[in-house]
Amino acid sequence: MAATQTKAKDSKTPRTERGRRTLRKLLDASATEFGEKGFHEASVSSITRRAGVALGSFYTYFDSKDALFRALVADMSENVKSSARAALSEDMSALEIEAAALAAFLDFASEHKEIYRIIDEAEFVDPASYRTHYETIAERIAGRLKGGAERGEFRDDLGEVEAWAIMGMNVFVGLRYAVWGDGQRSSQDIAAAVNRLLAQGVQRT
Amino acid sequence: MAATQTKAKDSKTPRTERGRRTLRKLLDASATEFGEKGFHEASVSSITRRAGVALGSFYTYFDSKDALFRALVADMSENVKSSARAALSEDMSALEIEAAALAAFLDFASEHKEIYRIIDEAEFVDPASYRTHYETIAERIAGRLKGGAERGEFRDDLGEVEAWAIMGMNVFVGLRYAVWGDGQRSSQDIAAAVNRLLAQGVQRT
DNA sequence: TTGAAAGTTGAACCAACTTTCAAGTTAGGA
DNA sequence: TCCTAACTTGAAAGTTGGTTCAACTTTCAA
Repeated sequence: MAATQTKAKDSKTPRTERGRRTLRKLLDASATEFGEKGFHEASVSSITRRAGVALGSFYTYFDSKDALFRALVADMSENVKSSARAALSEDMSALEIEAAALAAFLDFASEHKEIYRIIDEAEFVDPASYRTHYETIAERIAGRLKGGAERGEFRDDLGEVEAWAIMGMNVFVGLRYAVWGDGQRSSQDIAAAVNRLLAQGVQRT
Repeated sequence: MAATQTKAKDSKTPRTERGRRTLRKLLDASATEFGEKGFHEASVSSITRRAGVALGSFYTYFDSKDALFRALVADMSENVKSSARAALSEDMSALEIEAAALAAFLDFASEHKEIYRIIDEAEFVDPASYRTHYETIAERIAGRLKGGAERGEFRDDLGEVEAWAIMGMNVFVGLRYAVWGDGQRSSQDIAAAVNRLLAQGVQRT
């Protein structure tokens, strides 16, 4: 859970090792706190308590509760994307790539159930990041669809609509099975079912 | 936008025509307010101002800001479902039913863009309703899939996973095109693209 | 070793809201 | 017409929690 460099190289960036440790503690504590309570129920004092740091120290690192939240959204958003990317490899078929991306996302979401609440709440706290988050992912999916088409594996009329549809499938399946849990079914299992849907559709063949 | 009867037939239920009018004004004003600002930024005093009612009157009808929000979620949730139901008819094929359900949802979402922010915020304000909302819809979709299978139109191994996937497609496509807008593409247009995905999948045939 | 910059601390300030309440007005059945 | 329950009103009480600040401690380069 690395701190993302915010644009400003400002006075808030820690200059010593101790400072970097404190910043990290605050970020980690806030991810948990926001995940558990949501932005508004979360309180700065509870975050600093969790981090084992004095209330006032918070403002050494962040201008406001909002600023912290924004940093966290950027951080999580980046983590989701890179974890998906890491799961893909060149020698997979277009369809296998989709299955692997979903399975990776499901695993990530199981490990970081806070992700949903944090991203979802960004809709209210930081709408621009929320929008950017999903638009970026949709573009990435659209790119993969295009790639699949070029390799002759996918239909070549797949575009933005299909990308958003696929993203929606993944997000909701993640919510249901990775976050809310199920107990039994594995990520592979779920990803395979969704992949079959993607490959063949619903019709009896 | 009818007020849903909350379980309690309590002292809050208006007894006169004037009372019913005021309650309605509050519900409508709050839908707009919550849609614009989200739960926490919305204020009771702003809602009553919008409704043209004194601040204190609010508490004649609702025990709290939370209670109002819960009533609203129940109301919207019901409206989404019934608007989808209304668009379906017996003589459609299973695939046509899915297309019609999505088109109806897209139209509804275009008319009531607040729906997303209100339902999404329920995740934080009233988690139980949030969950119930989506579980109910997923069950309905699962039922349609089962029906389609029985009529020999759909594969007969479609279940909960596929229902959640389809719901996710619909929700995300709705967010992108009905709420955020696009300009050009009609609901039919979008619904048709998604329906093709559902029917055939992504593979080149 | 030393002193200036970096970091820490928590009490207190303050603004923003929700909720209460006591006094007044309106509706509508008898 | 009259009377009471229903409804309305807005000032003020009460709460919550973000943010500030001045005093203090630690770090580290010279």
